[in-house]
Parts: sequence; structure tokens; C-alpha cells
Amino acid sequence: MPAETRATYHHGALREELISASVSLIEAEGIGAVSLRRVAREAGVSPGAPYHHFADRAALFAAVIVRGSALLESELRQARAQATSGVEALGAFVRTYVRFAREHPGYVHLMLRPELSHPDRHPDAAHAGEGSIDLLTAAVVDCQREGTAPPGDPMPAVGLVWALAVGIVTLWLDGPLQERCVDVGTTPEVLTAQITALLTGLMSGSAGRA
Amino acid sequence: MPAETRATYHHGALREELISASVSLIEAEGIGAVSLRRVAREAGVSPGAPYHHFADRAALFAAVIVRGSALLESELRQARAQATSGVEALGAFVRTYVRFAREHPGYVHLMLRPELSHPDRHPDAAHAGEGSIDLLTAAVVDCQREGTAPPGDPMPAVGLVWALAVGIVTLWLDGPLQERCVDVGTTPEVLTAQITALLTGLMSGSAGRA
DNA sequence: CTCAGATTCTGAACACCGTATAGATGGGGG
DNA sequence: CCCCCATCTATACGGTGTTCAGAATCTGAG
Repeated sequence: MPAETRATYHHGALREELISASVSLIEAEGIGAVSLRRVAREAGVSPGAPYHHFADRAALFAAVIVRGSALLESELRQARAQATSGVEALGAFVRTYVRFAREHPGYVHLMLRPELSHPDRHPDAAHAGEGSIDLLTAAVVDCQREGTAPPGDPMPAVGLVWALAVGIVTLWLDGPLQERCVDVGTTPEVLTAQITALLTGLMSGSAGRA
Repeated sequence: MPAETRATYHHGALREELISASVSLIEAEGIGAVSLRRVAREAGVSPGAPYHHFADRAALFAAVIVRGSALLESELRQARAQATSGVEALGAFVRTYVRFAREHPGYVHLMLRPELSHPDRHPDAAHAGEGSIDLLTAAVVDCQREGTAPPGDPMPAVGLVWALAVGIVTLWLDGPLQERCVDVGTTPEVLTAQITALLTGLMSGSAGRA
């Protein structure tokens, strides 16, 4: 079943291996090195083979995103289960996302480049992250129950925490945050305090509607 | 001097027009539609012509980034001049960045995709954003003088504000923030409160070193 | 004004890319 | 057992980044 000049004519698990090969290739040589032909070559098949499993290149990348989002969501769910309060869960989410991006940069690089997966044509990729957003929303609602987030529409707070995580991850993957700043992923109590402060800011401002 | 089947054999200002055409093309058809040949065609010139002004495709995109960063920096400088405190300046920075991304998405899309400009091979693009970071750092130092940011290394606070801005802009350009959340760019007092709260969190935590 | 040299652009070429198609291969149901 | 059909190969087409020889034009020195 593995690659490496396989013996059988049929691959057996080409679809899954194309997804894995994409992730590995991004992590080894960067997103700029990823092409359908290259991924196929890496899996030991001809350039046309992927088209029996994916409609086009964007569909392959959409499948990578679906897999990565499921992985991330399960880690986020685990992080929330270990948290003892909504605010703690939010801090854990950001830390978990940053750690996930460091451990699986291939998935995250693709998640952050929607032009490669054409979410408008591949709705499964567009909706892949919704489970994670639901978790985030639930944690914000917990905060509202605990009085640590303003009542009303939780979406502004969700968007802000989400943006903070995406920003940290982006700057991390691109390099500048690694070079200039402290490793935010390994200082949980500081980050939790920052998330708390963020929600406090949301509370003190006239948020909820704007 | 304009494009559109020019009369003269020599273009006259091809370098600048290639940069502008890149930005326009991104804004009109998205980053996926941008290729060197297409940009050259848009400027009314043969595929080989750009190579007399740029070493390769990445060099053209690096020049776009340099121009966009200068534009952004001047707007950030203006925002800081109008602020009456360090914290207010930080809020103004984030709002200005978000507004800039909405008004000039072509520049920002390229700034957020370093694999297209190869910053390692084109150091001018790598250092293009440093002026803006210096402004951000100066504002954080102002906060430290005002007692609204913790003393010591300002970089953790700089990184956090920077990440927040990048995250909001990324989610905005990619769509999800537009669909789900409130327009954070038009609610200055709320955002300022959030930045204040962020710095308060940095202060209360054991920040500065980690 | 003339004309040589440097600069800018064209057009053809190369390898690689995404994608489509026709045909070879072989595993699974009658 | 054998035929069907999903899977894979081989090949082809247009588009892309890049190179290069040569044509067109600008420049400035005489």
C-alpha cells in the first residue's frame, strides 16, 4: 500500500495518499512548491491519476482542508473539555491553534489560502471550519453566562478571538513573529490573561451590537 | 505613456505600470488570476519585457509590497499624529490597517503571501514593513511611559497588536468576517477599548519576558 | 546632424503546470 | 470463469515562468 514504485497497478489508497503527500510537500518545501503533478509524482502515479479522485487541484486542496479542520476541531474540543471556565477555554483555543499550526503547518498554510481551494466551488472546504467556530461560540456563550463577556450577539467576541489566533498563526508561519517576539504558545497564563482582558474590553465598550 | 496599444515602441514607464497593473488585476480578479504574462498583457507588452525591470516574478511582487508598505506606513504615521495617547494610537493603527486593506486589497493580499515575493531572495520586500513596525513599537513605548503597558521588552505587546490587525484583515479579505461579524473598522471606540484591554492583560500577566 | 552604443521591447524557444482524452490494467460480481 | 468498470498510463493542448537573439528606439559625443 505505500508509495515508492508500488508493485500493483492499482494504488489502493491513492486518495488518502495524495492528501498526505500534499501536506508533507508543503511542510518540506513550502507552499510555492506544491503542484498537482508534483504531488502525483510524490505518490508515484501519473499526472492524470488524481482526477479519478478529485475534480481538480482545488478539490484536492479542499480535501486537505477538510482533514486539517477535523484534526484541529478535535484538538479544540479536547482543549475545551480540560478548561474549567469559558475564559480559560478561549485562551486554550488560541494556544491550541498556535500549537496545531506549529505541528501541522501544511494543513494551516492551505487553510489560510482560500484561493487555492476555491471555497465557492467546493463548499465542503468552505464549511470545514464551522465546527471549530461553533466550539468558539459556545465558549463565548459560557463566558456570557459567567459574566465575563457582554450579553447579546456573541459574534463580535468570537470574531476577535478568532482573528487574534489567525493573526498569531500567520505571523508565526511567515516568520516575523518567531524572530521578534516571545513564543506565545508556551506562555499559557499570559495569553489567558490577554484573552480575559480582550473580553473585558468587549464588555466595557458598547459592544454586542455596533 | 498609457497602455492600450501604445504608439511608441518604448513604453516609457513600464516598471510603474507593471506594479499598478498587478494591484488592479488582484483587485479585479483575485490573486489566483495574477501571472507575469497576464500582467504584461494588461500593460500591453510582450512576455519578456518585464525582465528588463524585474529579475523575476517575485521581484515584481516585492516591488508591489514595497509600494504598498510605504502607502500603509504613511497612513499609520498620520493616524499616530492624530492620536492623543499611546493606547489611542494603537487602536487607530488597527483601524487604519483594516481600512487600508479594504481600500487597497491588492497590496495587502500580496503582503500576506510571502511565498509569492520570496523575501529571502528580495530583502527589500522583507524589510518593507519595518517602518510600520517601528511606529507600532513607538506607540507601545508611549503606552509604557503612560503606564498603560508593562515596562521591559515592548515586543510581546507589539506582536499581539500586530497579530490582531493581521488576523482581522485576513478574515476580512477572505470573507468570513464580513459575513458573520460586525464591521470592526467602523466602531473605533469599541476597538480602542479592546486594545486597551489587551494591554491591560499584558500588564497583569507576567509579561515582558517569558 | 550623424552615428555608435546602451537601453528597451519583440518573438520564439524551453520546461513545467493544470487538465482532457484514449487506451491499458486488473479486481470484483454475474 | 469471465466480463465490467473503476483505476491508472500515456499523450496532448494551452497557459506559465524564464531565456535569448535580434529589432527598435533613445542617448549623447563628435
